Amino acid sequence: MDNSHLFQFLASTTTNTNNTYYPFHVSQPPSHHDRALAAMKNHKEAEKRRRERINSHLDQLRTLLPCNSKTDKASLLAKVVQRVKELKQQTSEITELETVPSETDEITVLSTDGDYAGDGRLIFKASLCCEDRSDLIPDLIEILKSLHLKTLRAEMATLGGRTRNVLVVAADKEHSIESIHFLQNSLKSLLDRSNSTDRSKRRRALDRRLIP
Amino acid sequence: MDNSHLFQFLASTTTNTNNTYYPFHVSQPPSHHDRALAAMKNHKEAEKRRRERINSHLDQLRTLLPCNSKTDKASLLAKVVQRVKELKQQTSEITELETVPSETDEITVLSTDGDYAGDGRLIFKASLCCEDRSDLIPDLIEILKSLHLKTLRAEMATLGGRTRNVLVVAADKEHSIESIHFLQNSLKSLLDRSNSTDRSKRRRALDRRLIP
DNA sequence: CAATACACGTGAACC
DNA sequence: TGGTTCACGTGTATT
Repeated sequence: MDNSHLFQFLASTTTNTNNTYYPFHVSQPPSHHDRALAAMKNHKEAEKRRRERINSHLDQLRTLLPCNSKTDKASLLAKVVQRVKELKQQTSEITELETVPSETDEITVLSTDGDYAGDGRLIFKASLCCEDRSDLIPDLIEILKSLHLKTLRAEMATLGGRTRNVLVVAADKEHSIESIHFLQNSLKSLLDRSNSTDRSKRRRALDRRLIP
Repeated sequence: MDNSHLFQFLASTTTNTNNTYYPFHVSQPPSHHDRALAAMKNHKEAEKRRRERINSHLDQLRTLLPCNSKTDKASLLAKVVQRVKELKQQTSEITELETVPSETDEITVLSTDGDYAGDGRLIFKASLCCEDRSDLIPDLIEILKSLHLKTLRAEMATLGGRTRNVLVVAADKEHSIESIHFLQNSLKSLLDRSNSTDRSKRRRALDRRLIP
């Protein structure tokens, strides 16, 4: 088969940057027109790629959030903003508990607004700051167990022989109010017990090391 | 100046739905042209509002994420996707800790992939399951302090005299690998210490109550 | 038909 | 100058 005609055609459509080595009737120097056209094509395609890049990320977000694939961009982004805010606050709440013990004895039982567990339980935060003793934690656990409180999270720190324990606990919604009061009273008696007993025996190497 | 010709022309191009109440030379009923023009204007403005809505959400995301106001849309959305994934995993990891103690002694130190703290620290999870004793927690704290590990989260549960402690700790990125090994060894020795000492003395009312 | 949402190509601005 | 990003107006489909 003879492809010479096709050859000629292809050669004539090429834009040549250096036509020294080619007969003029084969290579056409790039006209302003051609260059503008090529630039336009590039521009067009680049813009398309950019759009696709953005949309692919939006699609990823669609899979990450509780929403179907047919929610419009604006609503999707609104959900994203909301979700990021939520997650940020959630993690900061969890990691930013203040556990550095103070010099004064303290008891706080705070009911957090909102049902974070999502399953009919009320969650609140209890903080106890007092002199450290080795039986404090087990006593605390005993109190929580007797009040049927589930410990979702516990954080503790000791410094200079003093300790602070921050607990995030969940109570059945029906008994949440009474549980809070019971817990407050129990912690109070726990604190009294700590102060009435001899502490020097319970001081340990760790605590002494931590004294500045 | 006489505009009668122009008037005539305009009037002739209008399609009038109801010109009974208006002298034809004063009020111009909406022409196809006019209506199309108004539609175009509406369309144009609506599209502009849509763009502004989307961009305002993007700006909100810019303030929420660690990035300046001059990052382009695609990169911004990429960061958002990454951040949402991180936060999702982080919260699920934190809330889904398994703390029910088992009958066999266990030590696990898992390095989570990724820097969840976002500030050059590596976070990993340590779990210790063994017989309960009152000094266990203080000993644990001592170990963490000596290894310069910051406890982001601690969870514990006792059942039938046995206890499980799950810790989420952060280490400086430079020493994270060594810290993991040191922590494993320290926990191992802690477990040996527990088993070699007399436990009956440490058993307490709480534990006995919990035995089925 | 009007309202809405999207993709597209283009002009402008910025390295 | 070319590569990249943005805003804009428009064509088109879905409701």
